[in-house]
Amino acid sequence: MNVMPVGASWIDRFSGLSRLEPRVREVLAERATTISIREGTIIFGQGKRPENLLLLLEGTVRVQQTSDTGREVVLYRVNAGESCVMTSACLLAYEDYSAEGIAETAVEAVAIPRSVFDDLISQSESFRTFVFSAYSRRMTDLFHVIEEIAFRRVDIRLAQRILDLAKDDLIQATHQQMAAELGTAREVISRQLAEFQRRGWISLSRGQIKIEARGEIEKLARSEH
Amino acid sequence: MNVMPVGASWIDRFSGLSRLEPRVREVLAERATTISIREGTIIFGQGKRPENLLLLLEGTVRVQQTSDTGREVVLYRVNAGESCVMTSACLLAYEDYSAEGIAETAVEAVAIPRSVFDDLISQSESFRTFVFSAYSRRMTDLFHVIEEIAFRRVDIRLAQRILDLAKDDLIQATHQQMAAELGTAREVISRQLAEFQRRGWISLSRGQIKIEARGEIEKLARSEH
DNA sequence: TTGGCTTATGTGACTACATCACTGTTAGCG
DNA sequence: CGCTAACAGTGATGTAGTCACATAAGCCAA
Repeated sequence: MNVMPVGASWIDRFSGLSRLEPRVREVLAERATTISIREGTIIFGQGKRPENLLLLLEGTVRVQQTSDTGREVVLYRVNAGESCVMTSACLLAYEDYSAEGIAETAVEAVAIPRSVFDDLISQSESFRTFVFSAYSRRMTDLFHVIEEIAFRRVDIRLAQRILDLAKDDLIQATHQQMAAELGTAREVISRQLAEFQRRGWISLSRGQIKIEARGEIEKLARSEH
Repeated sequence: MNVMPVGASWIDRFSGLSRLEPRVREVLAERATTISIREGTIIFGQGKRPENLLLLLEGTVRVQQTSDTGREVVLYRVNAGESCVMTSACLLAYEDYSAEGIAETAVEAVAIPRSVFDDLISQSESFRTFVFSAYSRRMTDLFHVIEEIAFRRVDIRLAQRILDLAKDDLIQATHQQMAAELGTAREVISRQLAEFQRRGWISLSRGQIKIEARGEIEKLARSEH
């Protein structure tokens, strides 16, 4: 993780921080550093405690859970402009939890060390709001995950996820990875994708999914039940 | 909600607050009030924002999610000695979320108004730790819920829940309510309970479940897969 | 006490999803 | 070029969720 000092400008990339007190901005600009994280790096999880709160400038972090039986579910993603509050939870953690955060792409982030985090929390009302809002948001994300897994059909969820993950109508992912996105089994995904392909909505090849009829997929994704 | 002033003694009931700075203890003792909440009261949810952070002295709060299709899942319970951080998330909330908190029994709680909460967070390191630990703990709870719903069999989860909920080997709950505990359908629970009864593990009557062979239920609850 | 109402529970038939145990296929590499 | 992983397809079977009802149990009021 390559470390270098940082100017103040990045603060403006976080909507929640824009109203930060000038005094506090200075502290942040001075004491935080930007770091680069390589794709695939495990940021937290498996007892690996981070020493910093991360604010993402570039890239995405995938937060997922691996059960003891080896199955995985993707919980949410942290995108540029958002903070990775799970790491801040770690900073003061109640206990080890089973989730892990992985740099899904190369990541540029501002790292706020624990001591600075603590100072900011105590000194800045708007920083507090920023942090608590981030928590609140992640909790909401988890509620959605629970609702989806418990109550929604996998074909609908798969359609949604295909739309979410596609870049230029293309997804680079194995069926196994798609299964982890939804917390289901690989075979289930293989069969669903085969059905989508049969309908002409997508075309499949090893390790990738290409959207052929976005409209149809959107129609399914929007459908209720 | 009956309101009255409170002495300092309740602070000792919260392990996370025991090391609170004396100065902060005073603030808390002075500015917080205890409230009584009747069984069944909706504490937060459905746009109902609480104005206070609650620390439970007595009773339990059930936090659950109701999907738009009317199905429910119990997410976790807040017990005496714990804080209801969802309400504090509300205090500074990012957005409305779909979860709601219900007083499952009569509840006695210390209510910390938003302004006091803010002061405490900014002034007390140990109060911060208390709050963030509570958040962290709830997140962990949600991870468990996700893991269970996604990967564990319902018979095993039902066995666990029966043991959790039983008081003197008795549960007062309808099959519908048990289904909500696990986020599944009423029929599924009816059939599973019928099977447990057939095996002589429980006996059923309208609105209640009586444990007859705790050992057997524990054996199932502990089993892996 | 007897209907009549509401809520709770039982049940069969069917669909969806998960699991198991495989087979076949493709890409990469020595 | 042939081997080896990793990836993908598939049938059989078990578990869970859905739908459409039938029954039953408690409760109140006539």
